[in-house]
Amino acid sequence: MTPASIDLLQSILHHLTGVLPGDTGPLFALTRRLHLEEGEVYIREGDTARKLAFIEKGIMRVYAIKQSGDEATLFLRWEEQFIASHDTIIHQQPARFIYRALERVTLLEIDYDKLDTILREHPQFEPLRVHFLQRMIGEALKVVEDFVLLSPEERYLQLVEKRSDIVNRVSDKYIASMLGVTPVSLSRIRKRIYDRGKK
Amino acid sequence: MTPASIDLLQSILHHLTGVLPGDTGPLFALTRRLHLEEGEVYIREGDTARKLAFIEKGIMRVYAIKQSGDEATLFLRWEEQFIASHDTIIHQQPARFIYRALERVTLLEIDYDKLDTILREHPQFEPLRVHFLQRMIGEALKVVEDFVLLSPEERYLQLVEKRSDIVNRVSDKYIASMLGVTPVSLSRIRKRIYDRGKK
DNA sequence: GAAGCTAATTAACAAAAGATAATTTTCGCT
DNA sequence: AGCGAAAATTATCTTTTGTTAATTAGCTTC
Repeated sequence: MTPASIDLLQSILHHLTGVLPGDTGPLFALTRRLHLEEGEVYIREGDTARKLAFIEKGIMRVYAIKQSGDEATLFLRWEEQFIASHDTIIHQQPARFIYRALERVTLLEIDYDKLDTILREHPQFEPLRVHFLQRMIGEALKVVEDFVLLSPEERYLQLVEKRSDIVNRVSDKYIASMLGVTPVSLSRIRKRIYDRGKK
Repeated sequence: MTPASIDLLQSILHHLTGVLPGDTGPLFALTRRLHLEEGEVYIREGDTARKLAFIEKGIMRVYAIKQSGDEATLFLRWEEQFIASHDTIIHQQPARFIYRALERVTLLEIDYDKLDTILREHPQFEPLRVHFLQRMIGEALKVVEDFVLLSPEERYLQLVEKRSDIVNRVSDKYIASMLGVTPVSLSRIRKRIYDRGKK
């Protein structure tokens, strides 16, 4: 039985190009399904493997360890997003960040270099890559936009509004970090919002 | 005579794929060179044209007009970077931002939909698109990384260190905005750095 | 249900940033 | 050179955030 995430990717591809699900064999032949336990590390600092994964289920946390020793969460990735070390894939350098599962996670993984080969042999699949690269640019630019245009409080409110499911599944300290503030400050922001609410 | 920017793009393409400069006709046939005067707008709010441009010379500013009426500069783009409204190209919606030349600017422009057609007919050029999409992801993620990991002062210092040429060519108020602080605050940051320097 | 661990909140103070306005500097232009 | 506008700095005051530490809340496990 075809898993839902492959269905999804096939349907995106079909929508983009007209390629029928039945003809996507070469593309999905090299993917493998991977399960991570809660807390399990997927990519560690220094890794050089150029792997790309589609998140079927669960939330991943991408973080750095600062000189001071404590962690800083750069961003979270969740269902239907791709996750990959941009250091290894884009910059051809060892990963500087750690990619760890916050929950039990299911990934659909592929080796990026193999994917590259497949796409050269089968250019009809290329729009799928372009689609996801563009989506990742859009997502990253949205974060930049929010950092420039919104206050920490506004960024938090927006996140709660748009992804309350994620906020509820993740520790505040990780949310705080990706919003660019300390956990203490996020706690005060939450209090301010609450106090204002009861006026 | 072939302009330097086409040379550059051809050489990147050759490096990526082995395609010879002489065989890039279909790709560059649809490009056109465009000159903007200082202060001239390239894309305005509400525009829907899906155009993509390579900056040969000059600096572009991408900014929004807030409800309050004043402007917020999201980022700057300069030589050898691509500029495009991600709203129109990625999100298929009218541009929310304004793209304006800060200096006299020379662009190498192409219609993104036409480019798309060309790339379907000539898949051998596709790696060039992938290269630039990846580069844009890398650039955007770097900004996100800096917002999370660095203080405004550290972001400013890093910018001065890496792109003092850009800092010197652009008003501080635009630099401040893209760093996520007010011009007044940037002025204080500069003063702190200076005072520390003379100990 | 108590112990133990982590996350979240609160407190207290210092540092930084926002807002507004006044002042100085810079820069383009005639 | 000198005028005028815009940019940058400075000043003042308010708000927010960072830092550190103490306290409370929430969970897991025995």
